[in-house]
Amino acid sequence: MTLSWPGRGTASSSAKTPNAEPERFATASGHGELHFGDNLTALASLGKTHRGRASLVYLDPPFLTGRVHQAIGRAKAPDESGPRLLGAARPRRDAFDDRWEDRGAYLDALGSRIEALKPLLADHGSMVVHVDPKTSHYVKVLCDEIFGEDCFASEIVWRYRRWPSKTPNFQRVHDVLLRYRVSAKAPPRFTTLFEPLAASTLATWGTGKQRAVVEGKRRARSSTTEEPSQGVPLGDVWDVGLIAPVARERTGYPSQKPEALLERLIRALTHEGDLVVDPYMGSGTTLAVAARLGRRFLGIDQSEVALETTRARLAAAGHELFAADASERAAS
Amino acid sequence: MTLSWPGRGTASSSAKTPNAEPERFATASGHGELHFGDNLTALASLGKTHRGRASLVYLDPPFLTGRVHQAIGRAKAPDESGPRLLGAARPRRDAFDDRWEDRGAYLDALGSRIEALKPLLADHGSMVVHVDPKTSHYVKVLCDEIFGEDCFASEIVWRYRRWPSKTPNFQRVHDVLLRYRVSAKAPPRFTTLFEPLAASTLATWGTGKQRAVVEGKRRARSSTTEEPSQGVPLGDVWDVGLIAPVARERTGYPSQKPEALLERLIRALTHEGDLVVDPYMGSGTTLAVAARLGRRFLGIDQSEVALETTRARLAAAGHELFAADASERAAS
DNA sequence: TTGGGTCATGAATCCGGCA
DNA sequence: TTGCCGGATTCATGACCCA
Repeated sequence: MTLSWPGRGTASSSAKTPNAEPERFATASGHGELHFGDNLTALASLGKTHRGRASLVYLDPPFLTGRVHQAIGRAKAPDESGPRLLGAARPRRDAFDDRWEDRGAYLDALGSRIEALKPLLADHGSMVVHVDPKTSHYVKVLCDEIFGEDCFASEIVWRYRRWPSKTPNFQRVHDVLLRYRVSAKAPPRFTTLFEPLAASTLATWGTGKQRAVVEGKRRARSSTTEEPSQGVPLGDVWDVGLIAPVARERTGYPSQKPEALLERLIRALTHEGDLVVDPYMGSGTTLAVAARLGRRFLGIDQSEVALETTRARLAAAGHELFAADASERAAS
Repeated sequence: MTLSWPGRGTASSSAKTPNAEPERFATASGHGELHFGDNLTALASLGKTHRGRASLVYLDPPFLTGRVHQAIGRAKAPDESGPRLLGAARPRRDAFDDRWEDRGAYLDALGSRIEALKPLLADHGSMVVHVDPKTSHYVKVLCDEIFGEDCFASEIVWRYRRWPSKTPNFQRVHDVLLRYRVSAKAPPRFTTLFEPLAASTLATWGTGKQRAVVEGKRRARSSTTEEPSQGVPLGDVWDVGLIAPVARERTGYPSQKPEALLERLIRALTHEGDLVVDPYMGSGTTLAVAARLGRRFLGIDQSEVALETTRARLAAAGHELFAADASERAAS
């Protein structure tokens, strides 16, 4: 089953930004890389050098909003020098451009990136695309074509709370993450995570593990055991807060995702030492979490603001640039 | 943008079941009707008699599971006579057949029903399709074609809790409800419902409404007002429990949905006296809730088990059959 | 002139981490 | 602890433009 749109597949990809040598950072797990440039160009060459090496590809592409999104400078400089800037006084810079001719052009661009990402994944690996509920459906149909529907693993719903607005509709308070496996046959890499038990369960059963008691052929009743329950296996609806406006984690980069969200994905879908790839790096949340959890990382972005933000973030976490040529680029 | 599949639009609809006179029930809001037969056939004639009359169409079609679903008899007869039946001893009857040649055939069938439903809706009305996260994406693309993307209103996520299973994946714990408006211009019928404030908000702000204080050109701070907050406007992720295995509400009909879920939809999207239509009636949950809330209703199903279940449910709620011909049918 | 569409701006008012 | 601060919001409003 395919999606059709006028001009499908005819879009020419134009790499508008230079593609330099990657910058390499020393981390607990070895090293991670930052690539500057159009991700499609970068992926074309990574397809040769990194085939089958990644356990997780996470991508957070633009959501087809039709706008240019801006990064907002921090209220105070990192070294606490200078005045505290508030409101409109905080400097703004264009971070990424999310304007498209139409949805067809958007899907063409995204689809070709996803196709280029697939070869990077190991047999046990998975890809997670982060989208909103307006685009998710089209992206799912596109990915079903690329990976095969058998490889669709989960629609994860990220539920958050935010300020209310007056609208004659149910407020939108969720994003969607689509997960695909590369292979429907290879045993997947998956570590079950647990959530606290529901309040009603705690009241009825306490914290002991429940066990069904079988009499004859049917389940007679349940009972609790002494063994403490680890909680409920994590479901596909995640309650994770947005990054608070004053949170230390906030970089000012638009569309920044909470570290807690990425931590769940990386813990569940990769082991220590595995490679995590993010072709829409942005503020570098995926990389920062991967580094903290001892995973290797590879990030790509064509926005200079994104590179600067990520470099600063990794440096602040103690990961040092170690390639000479990259150090020079960063210093320039 | 369109979905293409081999043989799209060539499927011939064959009404396999007779289409009798509707059965009419007296309710608080006037009356409601039950139609027995293929819903496509029924909708073809309703399109002439009921054009523009419905405020809400809710449909809970089969989810493309590839199986025949069975109704399970209750453990005890309604009059409490006879033995209490347990486990495999409870009688089973086929309720509906969810086997399809392929997804194309499924979408063809569903799409033609949705097209036939649209004319029943008033300008302020909306349609809600209940699907699962495997089919939702295809159904959304289909509905975008039928209603236009501008009319897409919400992807509602119904989140429930259930017995955990051991699978190397995030447990599926949600269904998806897609809401469309008939007209992007007509003022929609919508009553905002409220949820309790988040625990953190209550702790910080109490139950008073917050208000931003603007000094000069920028927002200086927030403060609480005397006016009590009604809570947060209901979002698009709903935590509603599954029907417990022992709940009074449970009829034994497969795929039965909780009344609490329908109550939210009906309260938000209709007024008293409005007409609610459900072309995949099943156990009659939509009708039961509509009747309880003083809305008129119209249900269609081709399964005799569904009709029996719904009749019994409406009768138990005190709504009486009043059409002579229908009474005869029901008695036979 | 008037009527319609498009675009920038302001208002409404939870949420959560930090000082 | 108490108070702060602004956000991948969303709608109403008003300015502006063109036929």
